[in-house]
Amino acid sequence: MARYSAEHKAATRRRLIETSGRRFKLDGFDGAGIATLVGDAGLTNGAFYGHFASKDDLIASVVTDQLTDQLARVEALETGLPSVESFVREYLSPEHRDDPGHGCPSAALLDEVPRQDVATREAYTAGARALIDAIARHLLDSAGGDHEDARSRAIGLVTLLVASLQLARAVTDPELSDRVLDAAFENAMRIATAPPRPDPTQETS
Amino acid sequence: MARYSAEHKAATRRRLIETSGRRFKLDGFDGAGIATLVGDAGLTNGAFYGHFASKDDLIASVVTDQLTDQLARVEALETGLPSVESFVREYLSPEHRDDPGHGCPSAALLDEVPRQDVATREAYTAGARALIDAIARHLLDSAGGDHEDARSRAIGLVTLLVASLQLARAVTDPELSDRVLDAAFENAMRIATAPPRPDPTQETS
DNA sequence: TGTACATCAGTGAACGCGCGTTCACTGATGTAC
DNA sequence: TGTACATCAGTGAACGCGCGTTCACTGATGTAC
Repeated sequence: MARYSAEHKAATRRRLIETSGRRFKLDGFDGAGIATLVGDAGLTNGAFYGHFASKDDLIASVVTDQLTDQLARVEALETGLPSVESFVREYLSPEHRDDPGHGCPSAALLDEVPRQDVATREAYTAGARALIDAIARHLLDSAGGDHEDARSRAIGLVTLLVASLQLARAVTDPELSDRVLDAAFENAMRIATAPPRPDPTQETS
Repeated sequence: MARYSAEHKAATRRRLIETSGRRFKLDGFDGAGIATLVGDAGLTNGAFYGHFASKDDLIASVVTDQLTDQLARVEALETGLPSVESFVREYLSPEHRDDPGHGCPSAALLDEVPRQDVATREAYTAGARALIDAIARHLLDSAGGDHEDARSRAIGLVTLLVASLQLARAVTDPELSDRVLDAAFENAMRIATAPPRPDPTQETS
């Protein structure tokens, strides 16, 4: 009954989602057109609508995929502060700053998310929540403290990293850009290691 | 020789820059078209090119104007930690979150800046640098420490605030959104008040 | 003070272009016999 | 094993539309006399 193998179409869809992720992070949701998006995947215009109902549908799928990726990267981290520290260092590296296409989707697209379809915003919400929880778990394991405090720090870490990369990418002065990355690292460590705000310190071994 | 008063044309240009600022913050640089932009200022299409060479030229002018505004707001603050604290509280208020058009340009547009003309990126760079220096001066006055440390904290505060607002606007769950604002406040205070990283505390009276 | 004129900010129709989307089609492949 | 056929992923031209930009013009106003 079926012409191609069962996986063929699904593989093309995968490819479209991945190449579109890269393209959106480089050019923005508005800046990337269908012709370019399918071209990146080695297809022509018409093929698009065999895979997605609309550009907005693709955007929602891309956001889900990108945040799933991000979550997997965080969940792969080993337990302990040094592991969090090296993740932060890698995130704030010049290599990450200079390669948005392969980098963090939030750094490249966050301020465009509020202007997207509700499906996209919900996909982003679910992804961000999972990411925050995963980071909170890491902080709880490595620094102790109570659960809500860890969650607060996790949110702080995520936002600090995201906007630092955005700022480092926006400025034209390379020296200032490097300074922003350095400052972000210092402040990330302040957030990760500062004593809990309301209660006295409380370590887990 | 001149038909209208000397200020007439300049006033129209001003108006265009201000209404466009609002529009760009709502719809993004790509999302707002010339027809809408001039319409917001009560004009029609053709009037635009009497004031700006191109849309990119307008964008650069808007970015300069928006960051100048932001700087003025920070420089108007009184000296002392309570003043910084109340600025942060206002920045992270639900009112600011829910009114991007009248709010912080970085929260609304930062990740689109790297994709703009060099003139726009340079305007943004100059504005961001001035803003960071102004905040650093406030921190130095209120918490002491050395100059580079204050600058580092200032960068951290700016980035933390910007991405927190972006995240609070992106998520569809109002509870999570509020949680993000609360966490940002806690972490902003951690950054503003944590002891200096390398040296022991060193207060100015 | 009243009239004619020159100025020029703003008008609005039109330009080519690329957008998102549609659709009649092509042609490589798995299946039936 | 070899041939005819049905399937359907992908093609590519075309659609209406809104984009940024241009341009011939209009008409309210300040100035000259």
